[in-house]
Amino acid sequence: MGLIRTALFNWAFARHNGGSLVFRIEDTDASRDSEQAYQALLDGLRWLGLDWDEGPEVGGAYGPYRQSERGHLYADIAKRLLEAGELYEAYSTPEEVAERRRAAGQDPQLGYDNHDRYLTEQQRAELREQGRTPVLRLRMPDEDVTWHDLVRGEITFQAGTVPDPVLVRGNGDPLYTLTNPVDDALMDITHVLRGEDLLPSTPRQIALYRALTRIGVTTGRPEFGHLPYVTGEGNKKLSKRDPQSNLFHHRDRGFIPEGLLNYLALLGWSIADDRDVFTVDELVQAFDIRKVSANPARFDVKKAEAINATHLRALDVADFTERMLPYLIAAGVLDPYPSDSDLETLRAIAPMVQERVTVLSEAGPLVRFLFVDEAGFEPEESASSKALTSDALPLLDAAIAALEAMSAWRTEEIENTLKDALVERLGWRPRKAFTPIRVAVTGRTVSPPLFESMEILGRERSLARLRKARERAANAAA
RNA sequence: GCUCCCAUCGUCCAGCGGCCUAGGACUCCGCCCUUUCAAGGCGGCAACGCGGGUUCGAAUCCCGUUGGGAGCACCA
Repeated sequence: MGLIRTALFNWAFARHNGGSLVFRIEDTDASRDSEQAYQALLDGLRWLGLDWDEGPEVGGAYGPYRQSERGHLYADIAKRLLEAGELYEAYSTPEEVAERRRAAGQDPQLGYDNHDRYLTEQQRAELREQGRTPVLRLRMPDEDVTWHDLVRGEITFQAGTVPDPVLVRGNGDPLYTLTNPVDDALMDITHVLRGEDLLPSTPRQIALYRALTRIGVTTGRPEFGHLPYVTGEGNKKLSKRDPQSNLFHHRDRGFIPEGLLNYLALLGWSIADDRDVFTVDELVQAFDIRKVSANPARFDVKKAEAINATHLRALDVADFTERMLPYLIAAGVLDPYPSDSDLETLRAIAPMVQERVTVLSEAGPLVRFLFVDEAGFEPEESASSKALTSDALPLLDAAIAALEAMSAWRTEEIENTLKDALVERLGWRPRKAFTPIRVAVTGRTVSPPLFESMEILGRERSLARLRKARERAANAAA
């Protein structure tokens, strides 16, 4: 979810500023994992309706390049950096580094000690003769590294706290530490909005940009903005490389893109202090990266649903009906190819469903009673055991008699007839009187409005269900 | 351990020195409306982690502290 939100903010930023937009998941190994993560990201963005301008080949930005011309380009740039003294050959093994740290009474976790910076040509030759192949490390600057982060303001890493990073492996393979800034430079990336986990690697990237600038590969560097995490329950990071599992889980529950987008944007950003429902256009219109909060935000399903619900209600009914359809099919309420009459029924009930659901998957249980065939209809046990008792017998009798005598089967008449028969004549409180009727007709204690439901269900089916319920109540009495 | 980030109701956001006896939203709880459930309306519970400064005045600035998080590979 964090990845998706990062993508959303990138998108909103680019659209707001009229710039072009590139998403990258970076992986020099082009592993299956990264390919899947990348595909999942793109699929998610497509579903959300977020477009982008261009992107690297599927499979990560760097894997393919290594085997192609781009690989030579990295090698060439590395060579030039080496010749300029920005990089140096380092022969120390991790074991040797740790050993030196320990010998100096330091914590080995401090990492590389920049030891090979000071090797003489003579020493290097000797190490080479031992058959060692050097990695290439970047010489970090001796002064503090400071930048103005788009979301966090000024951030400073003290000189000497970031060890010289490896940019090229012993076997000549370029590492992410090299390829990322080089690609940004070559793609003319102006703004980098990414997760805060990349924050600690920013100083060395900035150092590299400076070196690249000095050797004339690029001028300047992008602006950085490090977005906070989205957490789940507890305070742990939510879904690292797998946006799909979460995003599509929410989609399957019946979030609509408008709702999820709105909620996600709200996580760490607000459009105004008195409003939290807005459209995607409004988001783009108002988006300001500098107003994004630096605190980690917890994904609150309840609030997400509430936002989704208001977007659901804002849909026009035809649109809502169409979007609800796949969920009803998935729930087995409707056939994959519903009949015209079923569709007509659905259109009739849709407005009442629309203001009752927070996610689309809730629609199924609400409308199921309209689509089951009569023989298969059976009220839910939990509802009927409470409502269809012997007490309900006189009520059901009166209702059936009154409804049978009715001429026009319309909501208003049904309401008047039942009120007259049950409330006026039998003296039941409305609240009590209509529960058994509701359970008899819809099978549940919670349903769309009763009289409308009965009209849509039709006279015969409604009466048949009431008679069936009466039987049950009679049995309960016996 | 080292470095860096973060710190306002349970949650998200507002607040960028006086408008704050801290505002909105979600959740929760009442009440109204009501044939159920919703929706809608009204109301309520609930927070500036702590300690020092700076200032006439601090939620807002500074320092410290505590707490949380992340990163520390010849991964990305």
